[in-house]
Amino acid sequence: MTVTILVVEDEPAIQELIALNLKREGYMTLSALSADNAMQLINNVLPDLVLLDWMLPDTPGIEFARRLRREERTKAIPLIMLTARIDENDKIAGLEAGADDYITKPFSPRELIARIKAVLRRRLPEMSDEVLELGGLRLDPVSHRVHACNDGFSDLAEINLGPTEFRLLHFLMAYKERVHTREQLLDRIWGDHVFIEDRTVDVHIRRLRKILESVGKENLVQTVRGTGYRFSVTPN
Amino acid sequence: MTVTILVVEDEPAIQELIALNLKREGYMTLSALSADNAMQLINNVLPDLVLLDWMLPDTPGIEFARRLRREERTKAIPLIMLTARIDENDKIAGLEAGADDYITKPFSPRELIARIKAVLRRRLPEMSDEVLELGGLRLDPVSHRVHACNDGFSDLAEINLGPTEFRLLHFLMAYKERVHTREQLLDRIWGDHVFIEDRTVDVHIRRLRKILESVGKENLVQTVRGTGYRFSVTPN
DNA sequence: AGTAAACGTTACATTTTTATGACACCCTAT
DNA sequence: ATAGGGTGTCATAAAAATGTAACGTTTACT
Repeated sequence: MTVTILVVEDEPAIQELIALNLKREGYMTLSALSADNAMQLINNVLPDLVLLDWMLPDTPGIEFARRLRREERTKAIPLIMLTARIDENDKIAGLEAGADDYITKPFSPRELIARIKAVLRRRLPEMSDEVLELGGLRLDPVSHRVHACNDGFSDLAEINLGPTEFRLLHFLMAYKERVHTREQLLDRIWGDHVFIEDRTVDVHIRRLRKILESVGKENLVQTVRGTGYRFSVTPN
Repeated sequence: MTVTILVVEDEPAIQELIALNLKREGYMTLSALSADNAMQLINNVLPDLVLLDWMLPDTPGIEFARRLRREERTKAIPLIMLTARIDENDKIAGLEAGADDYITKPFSPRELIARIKAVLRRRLPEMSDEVLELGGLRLDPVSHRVHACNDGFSDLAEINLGPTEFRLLHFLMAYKERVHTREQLLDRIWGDHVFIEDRTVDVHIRRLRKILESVGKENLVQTVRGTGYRFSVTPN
């Protein structure tokens, strides 16, 4: 899945450098040179993660972070702060303002990438490109493939899913053993504020189940009556 | 593919020594005794990698590194810094400026070569001159040739590819079993920020497939609907 | 048991995404 | 100049995926 990262950094050179390194890793990037700039951008495209320079010209980084956290639409976005100071107070203030992690400048590209991956793994598991193995299924986001390890070891049947079914399964597996309402699924799999019927989720669940049944994997996608759906390893 | 390495080093003796070692490994070398000198050279020939001395007479190495990173044409070039100091701060500053690696003097030719290869492998696997053998194909970047080893050993049919198809296949094979979006392919095969339609990728994929089919190699280049393309040995 | 709400299933029209062939342009070597 | 291969773009065909509505089943509760 393509992760979009917003970089809020006023120094063009560093901005470029960061963007370059992110692209090399396969992330999409959005660039903002100021907090205001960033806010405008966010109105159009909702990024999956924000890299925020602590020291910005107009608004201090922390102020921007607070604003992000205040609004419903943006308050769940993972946030990593970039700071030149090693001041313990700043670190605390940053984390208090809702930062998921922080990096002190100067930092190496490798460290940057490592921290981003760590935050994604924690906050947005469905975007972290990790292979998921659960309930006899093996989903690899990188090669975009799903296999069924039929109760043991021998045959690994390949499972062919359509784009939406793939994302759906990916999401459900990433957040296993949790119920998701149809609305939540629409929001997070289809995207922000799509105008789609709730019942459509049922249909895609059906399609997913059908394919899973065809390789003998039943009861993995479970209905929670009155609420929604859940991926679970225990039968029901 | 011949890798061209630019060596920016003011001391002629070391310059010579490095160039000699690189040549022995089969790299092409460009020499610059100063940053200005290097900039001029780069205007004519774009190197695939830059070896940069930290202490230069006119411009400090780090300044040159920043300049490299700032310009569109040069910002993706892998960069290795040579430094005499063992100061950790320098190391960090260098990495921040976009260096991929650094070597502290004095260093052995072997270490130098090893680091260059490591950086190339990481940054430009499709340039690392390694022969790739996958799915009954044998691609040799050095001789710029592709052969089809038809399911065994006997006949090695030579495959004739156009430049773009060759690079495309090379890239796909270098990153096998991974899905690539059309954008990623454009970025890494055509070059950063080229103004080319996404759909053009389809056409080149088509041309590549056509040629592969003609030697009985089908299903190696696979479509991942909704995402992009993938080179894979397993049928699909 | 009866009933309404929630969920499952199917069919289908539409939209979206890819595949493919044709074509014009641009180099390069003759 | 000119032939020829290589490229990018476009139009159109073909395939696949998607959202909805309609109808069948199950479930919870009276």
